Amino acid sequence: MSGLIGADDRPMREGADEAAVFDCLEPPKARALVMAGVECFADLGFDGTTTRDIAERVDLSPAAVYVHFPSKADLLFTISKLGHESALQTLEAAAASEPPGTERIGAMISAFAAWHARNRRLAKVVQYELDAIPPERRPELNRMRRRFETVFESTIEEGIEANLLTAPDVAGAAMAILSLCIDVARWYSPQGPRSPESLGRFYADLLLRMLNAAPATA
Amino acid sequence: MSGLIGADDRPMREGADEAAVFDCLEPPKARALVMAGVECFADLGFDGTTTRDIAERVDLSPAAVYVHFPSKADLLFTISKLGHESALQTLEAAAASEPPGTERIGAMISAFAAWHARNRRLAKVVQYELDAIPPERRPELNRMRRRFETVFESTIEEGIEANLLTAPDVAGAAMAILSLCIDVARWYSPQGPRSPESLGRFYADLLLRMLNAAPATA
DNA sequence: GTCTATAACCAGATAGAC
DNA sequence: GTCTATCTGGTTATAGAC
Repeated sequence: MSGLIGADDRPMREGADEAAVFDCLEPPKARALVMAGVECFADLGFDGTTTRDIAERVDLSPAAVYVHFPSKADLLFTISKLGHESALQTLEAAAASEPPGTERIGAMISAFAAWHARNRRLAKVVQYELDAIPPERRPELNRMRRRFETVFESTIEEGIEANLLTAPDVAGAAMAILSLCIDVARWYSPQGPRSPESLGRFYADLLLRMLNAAPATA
Repeated sequence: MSGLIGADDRPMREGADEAAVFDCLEPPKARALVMAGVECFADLGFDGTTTRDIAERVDLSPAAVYVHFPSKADLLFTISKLGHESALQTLEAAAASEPPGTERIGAMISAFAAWHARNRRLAKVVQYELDAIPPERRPELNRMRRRFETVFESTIEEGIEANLLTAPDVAGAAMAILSLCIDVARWYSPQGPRSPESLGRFYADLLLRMLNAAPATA
């Protein structure tokens, strides 16, 4: 059961956006297994999920998992890597879409927070299942995670040099921004009052106050 | 192995502060099992922890766990309840220690963030293992969690009425403050540059900017 | 209250037919 | 590539001696 019941009792495909992240995956059954893995790992945790849980969701036998992935942990890595790439692309696209200063940092906060809301389950796997990644594959993810930080840091630095932002500690402020956006994956529910976009705008407004800038006018 | 190696190679008891939370527990072996449970659940997750892991840490057989707790999930509930109570007491004590307005909300942020850093492992269990709590015992915890929110909300409201704070959305601002403090449990390391108290002060400063107040002078 | 031993079950992963 | 069947080892929890 992956759907949610909408107000009109029609099941809504909540994972529709997450699906796009995995478009590049072939063959289709591997993609289906990955998408089932996202839902299971997010809802039950990596250790709470069995290969049978994943296989059942796509009407395959447990053995079929091992045709496409060498192990459960390797399936998790595939999910986590594509998830990290998607988040990073979203963040860097937002950075590139606006001129340096208030607009750029606002767009980044907004996009990064909204990504965690829109891709709630994927984000939960990305942010909370790092410990289950096979150790030899962790450096690849850690490099991408370090880029989350440096992109925020350098944009804040830029804004300070242009006299548009202030922060007592650039690395600390970047870390706090990142932290607030990441925690969205823990609590966000599509049943709540805010859409992912609305949450993104709200967080950008709040955090721009923190960075001593005038609230965004958008 | 619960110790960390200090700069001078002496093992430091990192869990010393967490121990105080469980002082009320009797008999001593039950307390020892709870403390071992905190470390295991935080480091391996509830599903990743076996009753053997817990028992081995205190040199007991797996069966000894069931003399003191009816199940592994019930041991988790005991931990989570005492953890919630400790966090709530810390928050309410901070609220009571300062006059309404900037000082009070600053003290609350500082204390709540520092609690999550100081009691890192306990906080991880409290904030990330709610799904493994037996369903019939969840309402008790949810009542306490709701109080986290209302205490922050009413304090912000107070500050706004006194013209000391501003916020576009009180519930949203309270939620963001809570969220940032909770996420400390995910990333904080005692090896990092900031002590729990220093982190608390830093977060209070950042968030008071967000609430449109002058930075705390403390 | 603690132990050893074990029941009853479930996990990840593989073998080999189709 | 997918299945059924199964291996091997680990899981929670209990039984009964001390």
